[in-house]
Amino acid sequence: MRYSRQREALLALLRSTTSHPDAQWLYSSLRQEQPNISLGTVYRNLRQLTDEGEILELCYGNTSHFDADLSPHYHLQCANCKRIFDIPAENVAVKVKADSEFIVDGFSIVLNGICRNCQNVN
Amino acid sequence: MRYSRQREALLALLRSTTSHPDAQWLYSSLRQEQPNISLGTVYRNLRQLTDEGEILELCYGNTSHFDADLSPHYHLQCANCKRIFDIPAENVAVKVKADSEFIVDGFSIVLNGICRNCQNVN
DNA sequence: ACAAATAACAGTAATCATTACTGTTATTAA
DNA sequence: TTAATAACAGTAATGATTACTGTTATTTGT
Repeated sequence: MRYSRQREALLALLRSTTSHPDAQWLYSSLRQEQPNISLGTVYRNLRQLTDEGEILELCYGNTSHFDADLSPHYHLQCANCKRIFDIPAENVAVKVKADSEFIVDGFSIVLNGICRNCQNVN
Repeated sequence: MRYSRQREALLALLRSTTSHPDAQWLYSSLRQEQPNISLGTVYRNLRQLTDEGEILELCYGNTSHFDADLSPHYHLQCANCKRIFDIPAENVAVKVKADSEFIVDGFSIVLNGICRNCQNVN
């Protein structure tokens, strides 16, 4: 992967926020510094950085959001404003409920891996 | 919510499978019985049934998938074939790893609820 | 430094999932 | 049975994402 000014700016921007932005937000924000940057470039670099494991892609509400925080943590999404909040891995669920910062009414777990069938195929 | 033949067929179809289909799959499948059913009808009813809590919407890979199984369970998604498998709530993670049905290399948790800010607004 | 090879780019067109709209049909309650 | 209207089929519109094309910038070898 060659160096590019655009990817550098994108990664720096994503590392500077905890708001889990989507491609459009990143694009709009980057244009203020680099007025010619293209939306396709944002998408391409988000894909590359995700593939390289430098950032994480979160699929909430039918659009992808991105997170440069690679430390072990999970996410809380507000049912009303749809914003995504971080919680460190060690105090999931119970503590969150207890301190009433966030009224939790449900959660979902997705485990990622390779199913038995695909273990043989590859 | 009035009765409709289309919604009844949709719900029956979704209850008959464990494959977590998306709107297109459901639409194609329903057309074999009801050749005039519309894709918009499928989407509208999926939304209504989700809102009523009769089915669950799963957002994996930028398209929505649906699940009529309301019992407590989580999901495993294969990184290769992208299929989604069920696991009952009581044997998440550790047991799944142990029996090697599925090689788990990561997982994500999303907690749903209302953030502190929105607790006051509403 | 220089130049050839090519990854990455900007700009735009195309695709795909989902939603909105419009005139018609079917369910329901009086 | 009928009036009110929820739900429908069919189609157009939207929004996120990807693909394409000709140009620019990074890199590697000289």
